[in-house]
Amino acid sequence: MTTLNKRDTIVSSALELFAERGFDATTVPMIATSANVGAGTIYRYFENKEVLVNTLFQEYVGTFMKTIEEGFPYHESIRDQFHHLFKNMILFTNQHEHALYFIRKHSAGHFLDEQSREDFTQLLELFSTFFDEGKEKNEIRNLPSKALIAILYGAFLELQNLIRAGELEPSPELSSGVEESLWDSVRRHT
Amino acid sequence: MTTLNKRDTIVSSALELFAERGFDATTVPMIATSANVGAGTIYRYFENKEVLVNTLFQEYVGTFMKTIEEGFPYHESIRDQFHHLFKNMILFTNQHEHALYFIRKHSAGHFLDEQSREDFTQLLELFSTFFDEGKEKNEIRNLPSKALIAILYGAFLELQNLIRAGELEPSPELSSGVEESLWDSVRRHT
DNA sequence: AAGATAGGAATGAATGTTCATTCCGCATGA
DNA sequence: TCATGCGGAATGAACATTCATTCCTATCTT
Repeated sequence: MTTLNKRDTIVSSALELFAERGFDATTVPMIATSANVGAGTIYRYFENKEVLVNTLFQEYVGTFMKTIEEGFPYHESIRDQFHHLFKNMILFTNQHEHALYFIRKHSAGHFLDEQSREDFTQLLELFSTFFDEGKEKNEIRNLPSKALIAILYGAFLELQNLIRAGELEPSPELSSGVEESLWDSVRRHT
Repeated sequence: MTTLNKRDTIVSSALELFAERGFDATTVPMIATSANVGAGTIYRYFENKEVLVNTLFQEYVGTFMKTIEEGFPYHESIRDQFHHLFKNMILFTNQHEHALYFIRKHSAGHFLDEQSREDFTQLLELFSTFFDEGKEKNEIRNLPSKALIAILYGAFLELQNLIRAGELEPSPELSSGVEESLWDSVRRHT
């Protein structure tokens, strides 16, 4: 591990614990131990546990959105856009092993503040826009975009979870197989 | 509500609260209030909070399995078997609004006992068997069964969640559209 | 039939535990 | 020596669980 400063150590430990056990089952002393800092130190960087989880949430939702928007092929075919989406979802999970799972597990949390909820909505809208355009072009199945997002997002994250748990080995074949499967689930069949 | 006995009132209140907020964020007094009983009464029926959640978990996983196995068309086509699966997943969620979501949210919980984990594994095996047979017959996509389950289960539950949250109106068209989408995600395309 | 009594069921205030948060003394470096 | 960053014991609040007490209902007794 390239020596991180304390804040980043805390963030990274908290992310993993929150992803694994959830916000409510993760205690501040637990985070402190895992990050090799005193419990009090966490409060030098974050006002309280809720601020910590909201900061994490916003940071990672933001990074995820950037990862997806980066180089998005707006003018290519819907299929190519889908490929970009899928590829970058995988890229993001490779760079931040626990982040997507953390986001899903907490995206309806009772502790999320206004900003976090707004950020999450924006993320969903990004996908919505893609599906709406695809439906207009008759390349995407005629289902509510919310439903299409749920299918894509739900399936992808459940898979991610399996991989995180070590129950499924990641491989290029698996990736492309899953991409095909998910594309078939959202595309319009002729 | 056909007057329930106290145990059932407690079970039903706990189910809803656990599904909504999760085990760790749900307090026993909360359950008591929602069930209109004294906090102590809960302990007349369940040894403690963990026993309560494990009882719930096993009860609903068992009912879910029965719902799926009931009248399963072992000798019909894979497509018909899939239809049965899907139809009964919907049936189950209609009969037990919060149950599937509760199961998903808690299926990796740190408080689950051996029995609960075993029951859940059995449930997954039921789906596994179906997919394995379908692959043998070349009707199901060549992906690990675990992955196919994740896709089906993840997508279905994310949708269910949307409906529970009132963000999507259930309707026969939606159901059949989703069934088609999910079938396309797991079937082998020629 | 009315009153008395027993015993199981239910209650919620009291208890001990666990947690988030604070606070004060220590260490490091300028 | 002073200032800054840290640690972890101390604190108070919230929680799960217990238990002394009350309530209810069914069965007796007269």
